[in-house]
Amino acid sequence: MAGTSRRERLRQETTLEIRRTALDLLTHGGTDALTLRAIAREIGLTPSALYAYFATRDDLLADVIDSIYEDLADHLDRAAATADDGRHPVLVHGLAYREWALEHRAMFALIYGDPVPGYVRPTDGAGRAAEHRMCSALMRHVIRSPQPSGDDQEDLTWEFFEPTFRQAALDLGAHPSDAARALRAWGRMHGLLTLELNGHLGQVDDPGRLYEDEMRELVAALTA
Amino acid sequence: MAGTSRRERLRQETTLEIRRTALDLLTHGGTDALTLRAIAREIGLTPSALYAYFATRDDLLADVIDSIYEDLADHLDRAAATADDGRHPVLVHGLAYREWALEHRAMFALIYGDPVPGYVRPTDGAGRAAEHRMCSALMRHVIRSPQPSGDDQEDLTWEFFEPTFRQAALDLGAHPSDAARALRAWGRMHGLLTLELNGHLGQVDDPGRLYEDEMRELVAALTA
DNA sequence: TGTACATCAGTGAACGCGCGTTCACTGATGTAC
DNA sequence: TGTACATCAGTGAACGCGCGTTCACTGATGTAC
Repeated sequence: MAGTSRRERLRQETTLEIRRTALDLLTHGGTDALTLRAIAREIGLTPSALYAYFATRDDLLADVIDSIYEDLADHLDRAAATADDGRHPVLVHGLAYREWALEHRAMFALIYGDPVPGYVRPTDGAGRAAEHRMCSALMRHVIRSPQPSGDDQEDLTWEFFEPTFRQAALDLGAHPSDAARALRAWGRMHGLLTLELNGHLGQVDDPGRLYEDEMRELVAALTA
Repeated sequence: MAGTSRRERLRQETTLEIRRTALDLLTHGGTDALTLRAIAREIGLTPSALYAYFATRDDLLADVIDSIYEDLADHLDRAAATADDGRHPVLVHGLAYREWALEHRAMFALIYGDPVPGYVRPTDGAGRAAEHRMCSALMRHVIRSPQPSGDDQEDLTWEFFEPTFRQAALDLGAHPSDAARALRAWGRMHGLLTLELNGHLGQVDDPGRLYEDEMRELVAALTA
């Protein structure tokens, strides 16, 4: 069985070790510490050795970024599956989002912070799939809520949305305003969180309290 | 009059030119283009010449960052002063915030994006003052709105807030929940905006529409 | 089972690059008498 | 008004640094007969 030759197994293990080391450097030293040479140094390899596994620095970066998206999406899925208390799924999602970000600051910054110069986000791949998963989950939670009457988005049509996203929303049985509400809910989570992460909420003793209040108001609006 | 000797005048002019050039490089090449050597190159000076004006790269950066904060705060003030139609000041503030960010992407990223490695935000100075101005403005707009009843932040006390911010809020005659609401409103603006700026709202045709709907819902909640 | 060849992970030296910062210096501008 | 000295913006060469990437190579592992 050529599929699991000793060489291939070693190759997979080393590839994994590279990724693991990259994530480790990122976590402990920030984006700037994430360099080919540092990874090689950490593993005990020559910098040039890495070129047997990745054609270029950006290819390695793409792999790392994909794995980060997947980790976050997995975390959110797990949170949703675990929460069997009465908390609204959007609240659960929001709290899990912040929780993961605080525990993986550098990773969060890498995927949602300033774009890495020179790196172009691929339009497909594991990272995109994971992001799609998160968006869909949030949309599902938002559809479940009854639609508020007197909606100011009543003229929103499906034209407004990018085809792939549109299809995913349709598959979930969503209304255009559901799709918009999902994205806006995401924005609401994202805002306070990034302000906190980047040190702009020093006016407050406990940004978590602020965030939780915001999530509760969001849920209240969704279920009104 | 030693205060305006030829030397001093030239010195001020050159200092200004350095700042202007730095902002220009930032605008057209992103944070990575903002280097001592690039600035010197652009002005037509030797890199070492800049050390007559700034003791270190980070000192120069601090100057640039301060001027960016001031520019944003000025823009928001101007928007508030200009808007004499019936739009709610929070809506005006929110739209002006996004407008400025879109027109000054790199500058916005420098002050609100990932912290620059090695640069420590000073606890006072022009930048802090400008940021304080923006926060206070938003709080003023939020106080004016009648307080929603059934508030879920009723147990918020002033203890929750950092002393300087607390004093500013008190001077404005605010309630603790006003202060919290101001910060949360800021978060609501910030979230969708940074998602858009960093390319995470590709699902949607016109992120501006999404943003405006969000602002209108925010205003609706404030005036409910 | 043994031998000849192909594969390929990893080495080590070198490349060119741009960065922030230092240092001894020059020469024009400002100041004191 | 002229002369002697002080100030200080700016030069130019050099420093050490770490980066991504290349290239010819070695030597162990895998493959075919």
